[in-house]
Amino acid sequence: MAATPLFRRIDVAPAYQKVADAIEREIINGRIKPGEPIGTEQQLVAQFGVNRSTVREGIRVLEEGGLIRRDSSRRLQACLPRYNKLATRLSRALILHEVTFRELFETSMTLEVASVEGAVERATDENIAELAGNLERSADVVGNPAGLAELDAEFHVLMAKASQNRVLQLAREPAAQLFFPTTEMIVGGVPEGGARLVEAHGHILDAIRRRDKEAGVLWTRRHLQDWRRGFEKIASLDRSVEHTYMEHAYAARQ
Amino acid sequence: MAATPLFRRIDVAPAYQKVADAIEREIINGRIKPGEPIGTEQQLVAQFGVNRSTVREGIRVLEEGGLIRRDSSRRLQACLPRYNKLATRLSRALILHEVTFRELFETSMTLEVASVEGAVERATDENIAELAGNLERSADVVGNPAGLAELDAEFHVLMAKASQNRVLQLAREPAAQLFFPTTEMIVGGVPEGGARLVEAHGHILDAIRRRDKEAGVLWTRRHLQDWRRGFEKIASLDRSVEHTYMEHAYAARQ
DNA sequence: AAATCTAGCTTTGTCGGACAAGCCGATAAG
DNA sequence: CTTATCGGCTTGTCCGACAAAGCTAGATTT
Repeated sequence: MAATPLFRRIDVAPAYQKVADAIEREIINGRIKPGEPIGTEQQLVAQFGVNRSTVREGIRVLEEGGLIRRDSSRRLQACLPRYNKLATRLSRALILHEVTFRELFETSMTLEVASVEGAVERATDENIAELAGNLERSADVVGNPAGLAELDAEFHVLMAKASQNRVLQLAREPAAQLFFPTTEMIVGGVPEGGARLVEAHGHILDAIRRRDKEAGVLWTRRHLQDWRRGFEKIASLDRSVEHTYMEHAYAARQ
Repeated sequence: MAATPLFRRIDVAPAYQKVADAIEREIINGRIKPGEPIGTEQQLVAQFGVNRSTVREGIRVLEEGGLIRRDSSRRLQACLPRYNKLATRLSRALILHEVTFRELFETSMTLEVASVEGAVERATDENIAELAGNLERSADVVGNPAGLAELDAEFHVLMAKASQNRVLQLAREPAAQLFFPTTEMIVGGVPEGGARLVEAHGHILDAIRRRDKEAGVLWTRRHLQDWRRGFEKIASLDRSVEHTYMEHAYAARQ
């Protein structure tokens, strides 16, 4: 249709962006493997032929993207982006978009059920041991909402891990980071809330052990419905996740 | 337990990081609203009392995180992070973690089914019109794998949008960005593949129109199972998503 | 000879200053 | 009233410099 273009599209990107892109490309396509050094700033200056300030701006971009990090001696190296850090950025985005708890709940229900299904199918002995360890510790702090909330979040992370599906692990993380901090308020506000939570976890773990998918899904749903009922005693599901949430997201960031 | 600490923990973070954190905090907790200007670099230099190079490094961090952007005249302003951009980073991470197509497929199945359920429940007339428009265009290019693949990806984005659940929209995006680029290969490799795809979309849209959740889920599952069968003719599901994929992720980035 | 220490080199984080290019608003010209 | 020009401001980039912290290798001690 269109005539053969005489000129190639002119590439107008700031130099720091080009530096970042160049390094990124090498990492993504595998020419630089995670853990391998990138070189010193001085070397990059020499290779790219730009000023050190420019290189440093490019480096900051990649660092924030999780593609490179500085080791103990502050030298640059490629690395595998941690889900957790990226998920924090997403959680932040969700806050700014003022998503509602209903959206959060609905999506978490979907993803947690998927997690438990995967866990029932594929959990290893080690996964089960981790979950059992978590459950045991939970039983110890059943009267302590803050401690229990933390262990609840961990239980669900371990469940996602047991599903052996890393895409699922990643997908659930942003919602979970916003969802689970509420657990503390809810467990504290409902009598027998802590006991019900631990009981549900127990049934879920049991279902995973017996490879009983139906039971696993059933108890996971009940567990989340409990959360929902508890939440609705405090606030409307249609309330949006607010800025005050930020602190939780921040505490979890490091 | 611990004695009251005499000193507060000393905060040893590089200055550029502190600059980024300070601005980030103002945005996240809402004191600076999306669209509002941050100020010029010179002003930030004055406010923070650090060098412009330092400020600029901090700005790069936030820019990459999607929290601030530069308007037409390159002045800084806060903004709402675009899902799309963040999702690209996650897709990148998934590639580096060498996730398998099986993981991708399983998670996408979960999320697309959830999308269609939401869409059946809550799609507006406008959503339906958009989907119908997409379907019409799809019918026109049924013999063109590349064009059809693009419209397929769009169809699923529209479906997620129709679910009115932004958390779900966000959660499905990273997997989708890696999942749907394969459609082109698959549609091209299977006779009648294009026709089956358009047929499935038609049934899904019809189900959304009739608010028939069961049919919507059924046809979504079939649609994805078609993808799976097509993929397995070409390669094993246990193959990991490779670096060559990068190009697609890149093309979609801007 | 092995372990330790110390001095020097390297690298990063930060600073100050500089300049070209692009955008903006104001002013001058038609 | 529109157009053209002119400064001023801002950004992107560059240069050079320096303190602090890490690393290296030679010098010193046991």
